[in-house]
Amino acid sequence: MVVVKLTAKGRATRQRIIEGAAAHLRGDDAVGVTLDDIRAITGTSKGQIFHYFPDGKEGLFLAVAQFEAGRVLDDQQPHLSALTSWAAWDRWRDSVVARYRAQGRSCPLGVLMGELGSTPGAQEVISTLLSQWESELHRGIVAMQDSGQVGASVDPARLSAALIAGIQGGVQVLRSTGSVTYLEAVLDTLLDHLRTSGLAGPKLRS
Amino acid sequence: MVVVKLTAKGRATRQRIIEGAAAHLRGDDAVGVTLDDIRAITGTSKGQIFHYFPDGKEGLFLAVAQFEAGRVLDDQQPHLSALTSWAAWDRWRDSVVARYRAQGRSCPLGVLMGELGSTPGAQEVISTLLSQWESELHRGIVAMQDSGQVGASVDPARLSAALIAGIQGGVQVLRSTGSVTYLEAVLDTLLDHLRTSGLAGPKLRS
DNA sequence: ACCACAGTGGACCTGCCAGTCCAGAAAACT
DNA sequence: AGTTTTCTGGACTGGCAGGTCCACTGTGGT
Repeated sequence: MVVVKLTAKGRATRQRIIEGAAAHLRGDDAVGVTLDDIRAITGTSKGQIFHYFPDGKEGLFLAVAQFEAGRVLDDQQPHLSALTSWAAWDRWRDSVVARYRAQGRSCPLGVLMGELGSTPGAQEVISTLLSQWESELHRGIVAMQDSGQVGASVDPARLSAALIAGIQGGVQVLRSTGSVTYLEAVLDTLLDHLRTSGLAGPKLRS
Repeated sequence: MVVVKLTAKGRATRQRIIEGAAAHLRGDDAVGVTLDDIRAITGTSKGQIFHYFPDGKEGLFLAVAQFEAGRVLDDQQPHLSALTSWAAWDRWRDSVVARYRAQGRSCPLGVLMGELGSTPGAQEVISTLLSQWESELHRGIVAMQDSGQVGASVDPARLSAALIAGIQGGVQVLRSTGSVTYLEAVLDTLLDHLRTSGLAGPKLRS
């Protein structure tokens, strides 16, 4: 990560490039974006792009990925950080579904991952996002247990991991099939599990 | 889909190209594969590639995607088509986890999707795979209900959809983080739900 | 034997796209 | 004001990769 000296104007331009690229990534013809596309969209020049992102395409895309990763969690606020009641969980669930329903088949981070391929930094951005996300859910589950609304037999780590995987999969299926029902199905089933598990009597076993 | 006349030798070569490409896709440096890579790996020439795949890269990759999609379901047999006991479900679960644990971070179909981008055919291959997969699981759940091992209150459509989403997500998280625990968590949680839901007494509601 | 057509090899072409370079405008600092 | 640094524009390059072409070699049919 090379540090570049920036004035206020410079910072603004840099941000314009990132957000312009991100906006384009949200569009339909996002696969195979070129630096020239971004240059045209953001009204900049090659010189500027390489001035602000000395590592070129990879550096720029990484910055965009970080920007988008931030949005993912922001879009779930304020629900995500206050999962202390069933109503809150429902609102959170709805906000997730609404966000991805609106996003539809296009998935900025997905495209970015495809574009960045196997660069080390890209996977790190996703890993960080997922682990933050998971820990918020984990905290929510524990809070519900503390207040007695969820039974102690629920494993918060396992369920939060399951939720993360479920959401990721729901979104990916949405990308392939255009249907949000998978995302809803997995979320509702897991939340149903959270509601019922550990409260009923001894489980029946086969 | 242009039909090309093929002799036995021709068919063998065509297949060699597909399987060679598929093998390479399973490797680590699979992102950004070029036709020259495939040419080198399979010991063929540009002429042959375009002879057997007149639509070029896209046609070839589509054929590889179909080939790989077939493997996905095959690898789960014979368990997938006989989900009539808890033992069978467990074996299926284990085969899925084992398959993706072995696959690790590399995911041929994932790379293919990134490479093919937004071509209509690619999404169709995935859609078809997912819907076949889902209908097998659906059948399995219904079978368990018919034999009284699963309660009638379980919605087979919703749970099979949830399983599909969960697996997809588990695999994707595996690609990003290298950890299979997410896949295991979501599978186990959903199967746990299948086991317990609808057998216990009336659910407690908040 | 022949002929038509499938199979094979590889040289070649062409467009694209990341990345370079430099010159000039604008700002910041003294 | 002067100078140093940042900001901006755009022409240019170099290589890569998808795709074309054509000559040559097998192979199967009659």
